[in-house]
Amino acid sequence: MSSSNTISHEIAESLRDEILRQQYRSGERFPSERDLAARFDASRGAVREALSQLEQLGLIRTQPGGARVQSVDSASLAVLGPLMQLNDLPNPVLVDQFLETFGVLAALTAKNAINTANAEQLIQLKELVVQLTDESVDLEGMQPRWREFMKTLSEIADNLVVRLISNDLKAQFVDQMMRLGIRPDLKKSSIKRLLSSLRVSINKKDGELASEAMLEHFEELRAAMSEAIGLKASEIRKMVV
Amino acid sequence: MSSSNTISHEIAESLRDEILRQQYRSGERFPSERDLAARFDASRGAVREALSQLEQLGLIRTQPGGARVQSVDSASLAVLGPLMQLNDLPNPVLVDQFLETFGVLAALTAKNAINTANAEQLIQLKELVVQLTDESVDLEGMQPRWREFMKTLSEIADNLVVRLISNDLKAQFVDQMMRLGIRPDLKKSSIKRLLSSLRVSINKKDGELASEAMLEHFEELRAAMSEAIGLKASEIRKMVV
DNA sequence: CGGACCAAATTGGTCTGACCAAATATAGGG
DNA sequence: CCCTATATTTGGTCAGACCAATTTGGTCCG
Repeated sequence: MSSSNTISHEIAESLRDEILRQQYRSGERFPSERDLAARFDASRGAVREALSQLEQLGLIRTQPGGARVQSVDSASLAVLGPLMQLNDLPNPVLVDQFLETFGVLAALTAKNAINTANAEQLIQLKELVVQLTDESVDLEGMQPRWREFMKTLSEIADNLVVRLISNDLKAQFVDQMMRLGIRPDLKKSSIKRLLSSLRVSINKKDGELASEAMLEHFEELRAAMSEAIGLKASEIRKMVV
Repeated sequence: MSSSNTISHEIAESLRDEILRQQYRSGERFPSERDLAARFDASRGAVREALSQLEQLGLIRTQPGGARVQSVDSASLAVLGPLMQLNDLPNPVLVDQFLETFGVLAALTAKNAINTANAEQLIQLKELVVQLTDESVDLEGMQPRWREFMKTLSEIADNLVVRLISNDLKAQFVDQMMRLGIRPDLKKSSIKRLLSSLRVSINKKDGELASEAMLEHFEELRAAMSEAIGLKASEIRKMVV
């Protein structure tokens, strides 16, 4: 389950989750390195390495005299992944915000990619869209193709800022949803419409059209995802009862 | 000039910049901790703390046997600030991408803020826009008010994802531009138009309108900024000659 | 000559114990 | 009750040591 198998990473992970769970008030003093070393039965060096990671995440600020906890929403974007994996079910509000934000970035990427693509790249995109149209593959199996398509768009658009943002959100999100068995029920007609729009926009080299199609798609995805999470939540509630 | 005054931070900063300057090929072996300790005349512990920060930034990956450099565009968003401050003049392409990306996020924020704001918040926004309309203050002095306005929008929109993204870009950008004396020459009429649109959108509670105005504004800002950087570049070139 | 295999050197991961300087807490005096 | 001087806590750093995993280099065999 854990990321790296080193002690310092385990400590960092553990403390990170505690902070994200709001177990410390913002501004509160963080336990001393010596105390943490005792608690985790580790050396101070290992603890210090963990703390320097937390500091890089913007979760704590250290000073001679004591470290202090920072408010979560002044942290680095890199905490978003862990934040969504805190509980057995991701926070629906957060998921919705994620999709909304990711949607506008995806739309921007699509627009720029299609507007700046050369002839060869347009052919490549067209090919990828054709593969996405293949009806004999189920939603799960389609994921790698979608990722490939988005990756190609991103490479053509060549916007480092968007790419860096995406890195911090990366596969974590989709993977987690898959793992939890949360599958948004997108209507086939909806997907067809998106693919059709993409096809047209590529043919016409009309980035604006692709952007709008992408935005619309993410709107539908948000609704579907919200429903899917609600469904999963009620499932879990039943199991408990 | 440096951030923190601790040795480990200085080492991290130094190595970070070297990687961002592409002084190591991606995938290349990174110098050993013992070598780095000797080079910086520091203890291995200090070096290890620095390396764990670089790892958190996604710039290196460490393993028993040796650390390896990762490609910059697979790093964390937090490298963007340092990336723009590498040279005496920021990379214009990067600045443009930054503004483009930030623009769509700002537009999204404005849309959601105005659409979800309650009566009291609308009044507050209206008040802030009025303050921005004050003609007796120069562009420089207006900055804090703009920041206040954007911050309020962000709080009303209440999208943690966007906020986290903004954290990693934060004041760094504007501050650096100010420090370098790069001042985009936005026409007064352009700003007036933006403020007027914002006023109307607040009155009508029409988020979409605000979003479009914001997008348009950032388009103009991109053009102006590009020009300003070009101007500064030629200035510097003259000084050298 | 090339590939598989083994031993030695290198490297990261961790620990212990120690010292300094800055910040904090505490006790004392006004 | 407030302010100051002192003692304690805390982060920052260093040195030296050990282990386990990886690399490296050389050797042997086909």
